[in-house]
Amino acid sequence: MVDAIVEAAARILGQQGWAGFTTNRVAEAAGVSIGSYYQYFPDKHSLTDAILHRHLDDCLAVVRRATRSALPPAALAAELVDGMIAVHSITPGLHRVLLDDAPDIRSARDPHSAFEVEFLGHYAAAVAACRGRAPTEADRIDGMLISDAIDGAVHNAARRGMLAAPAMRLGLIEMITRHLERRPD
Amino acid sequence: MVDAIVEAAARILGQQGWAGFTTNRVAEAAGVSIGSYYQYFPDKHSLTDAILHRHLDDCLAVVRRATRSALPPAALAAELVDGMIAVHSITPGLHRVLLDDAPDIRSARDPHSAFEVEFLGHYAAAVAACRGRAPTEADRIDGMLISDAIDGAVHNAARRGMLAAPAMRLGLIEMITRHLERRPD
Amino acid sequence: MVDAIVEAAARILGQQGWAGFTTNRVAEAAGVSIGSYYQYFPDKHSLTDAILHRHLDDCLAVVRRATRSALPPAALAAELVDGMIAVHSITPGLHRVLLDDAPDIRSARDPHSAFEVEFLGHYAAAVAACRGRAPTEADRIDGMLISDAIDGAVHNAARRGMLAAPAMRLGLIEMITRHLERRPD
Amino acid sequence: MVDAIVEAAARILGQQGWAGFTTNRVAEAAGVSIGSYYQYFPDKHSLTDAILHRHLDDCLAVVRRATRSALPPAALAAELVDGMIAVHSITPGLHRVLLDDAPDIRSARDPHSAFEVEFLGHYAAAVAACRGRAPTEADRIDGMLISDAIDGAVHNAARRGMLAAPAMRLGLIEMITRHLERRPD
DNA sequence: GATGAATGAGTATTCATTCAT
DNA sequence: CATGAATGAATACTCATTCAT
Repeated sequence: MVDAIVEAAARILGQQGWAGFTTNRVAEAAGVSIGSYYQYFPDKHSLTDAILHRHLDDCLAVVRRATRSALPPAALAAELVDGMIAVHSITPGLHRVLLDDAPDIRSARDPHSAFEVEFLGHYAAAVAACRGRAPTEADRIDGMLISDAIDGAVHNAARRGMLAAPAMRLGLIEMITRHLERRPD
Repeated sequence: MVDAIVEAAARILGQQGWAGFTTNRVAEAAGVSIGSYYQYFPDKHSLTDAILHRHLDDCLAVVRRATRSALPPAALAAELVDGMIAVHSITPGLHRVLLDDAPDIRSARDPHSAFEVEFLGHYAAAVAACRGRAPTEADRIDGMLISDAIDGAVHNAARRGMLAAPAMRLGLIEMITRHLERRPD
Repeated sequence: MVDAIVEAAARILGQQGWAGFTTNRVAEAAGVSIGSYYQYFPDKHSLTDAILHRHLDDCLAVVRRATRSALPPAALAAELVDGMIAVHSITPGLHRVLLDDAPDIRSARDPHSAFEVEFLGHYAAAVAACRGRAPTEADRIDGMLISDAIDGAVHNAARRGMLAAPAMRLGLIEMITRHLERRPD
Repeated sequence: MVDAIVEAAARILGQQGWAGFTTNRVAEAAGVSIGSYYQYFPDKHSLTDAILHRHLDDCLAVVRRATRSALPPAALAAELVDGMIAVHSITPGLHRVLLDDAPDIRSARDPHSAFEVEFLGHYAAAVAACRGRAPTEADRIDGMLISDAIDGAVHNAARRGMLAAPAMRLGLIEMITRHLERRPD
């Protein structure tokens, strides 16, 4: 039942945005009474939290997978881009709504949150491994930039309904690949 | 007076997010009665619209300026990145709040809106000029990707309070430059 | 089981007041499922009723005992005062909560209820016996006043945490004694 | 408007008890929209507070008046009893509901609240003056007992619809008078 | 009988919007 | 034109009660 509620909430949030996102509406969409909703979620905030964390977990899984072995630049770029496109292809409208502000969400998106630290740590590790060395400050910055570039490209593509466009995918992979190939100190 | 209201609204939205953003509070912060507010704005939506359009106009000005003369890759990249950083340095919290909130804002961020068309048109033109040719489909895609990468990097930097970090700026410029230097087709 | 529930209910009501007094919470505190609760009590009202009647029965027992033999004024006063202090010393917070909450309780506290009639009847009888005559209208009124004075003193003492204070007890006994000693017609 | 709301609230609370006492119902009874209610009262608690304090102020006025000059026992008793009967004759049902518990009210009825201190202080002073001396501990206790006895008698009389009964009034005055006449140390 | 998940009417409170002054 | 008191639909959340297992 928790799953049915989160599912319905994600659907509503993706399709109607914050405006249509009320606990009663979510419960109804999940085919559940509002009373039952509150048996499983103590308040509204915990629901947005659940949705957000589900998404962040998906994103983490992508970078974890990409870090498992030291990949050459083009392979790493493709792995990351394809992974993120896949993650955002489920209810594409949702993530854009989710990531930037919501009354509630700030804490989970805090720059020092556990997610942020692990997420960027994996990126730095992947970049360093790709460059055949231990992570440096430059790798950390580049990891962040690569993550942000993918983030921007994927969210805007979702907004334009272009998530599946091959030209976008190839161009983005190329951009990341070339940036990985540089040798900063 | 319209300006005072938009100013106050932007301040509140940037500092307190959607939660503190009520018409009464905005009117009060602008030193205007709520009655007067409704003399100038038919409803609340038109206020968020005004804030958004002010921001989009600032962004447009940046790309317009960058298109004025055909710049070499590094110069173009620096111009765009610095321009966007500057635009987002005024009330940095605001823009992240602004861009992704459906459905209030959907129309203005519609892929076929006049803004989107002109904005991406300028990007395509700048990329093509930089490559010394008339805009091709590849230039259009690359313009979009460059725009999106800058968007992602700048918004996430704003979230992290790192908008002024030189390493971020230089890395981003490098990434864009290298992508501009490629010769697709 | 009925007793366990009433016990738990009295405890919760005395400690947390009406705010924490919910059927689910009572059932849980009694170590009983809410389903079982409704096997024994048709609704919530019948539970408060049960608590109230338990208290009223305790009060009745006090006046019944005091009426058994014709006591001299000081002895009767002491018997009544000590009895009521004893009754209210069990969960002192409860009774103050209990007596004045309309309309849940109105019926049981109705001036013509069986309790009220018997209770005041005993008081009138005790006063008359103490004055060595059959009950007159004046004895009835004085019984009522004595009952009310004890009631006010005991409840306010409970509120102040002074139920056990000897000065209060002695003063109250003195007040009642002197009133019993008067000879009205 | 504040007055209209408090008036309506007192009426509802007196007639229907806590059960019918909802902000929406109060607003409606006051002929005011719920929005207007919240323009004048920040929450529900502040309304019960307002009602209670209105009552406590009335009670304080009675004892203040009785303390102005040193009265002989019978006169002081009559002044206090008649004053309290008068105060409780406005919406008689209300005060009984008000004084003992309500989720909110505990703080104002705290034994150390400013009201309690001033109220009992006046009683002690009046008793001492009546006995022609400076207040002693015995006067303090007797003041408290007299206050409590009046309280009990008046509230129970209100419950029985007997507030106007002369016999009750005379008997109570007699009881108080006799207690004032005693000479404790 | 006993259980406790499910129900939904009801409650306090907010906030965009109107309109008499 | 400007004001701000008044409005009331809408929202998050509670809790007495039911009923399938």
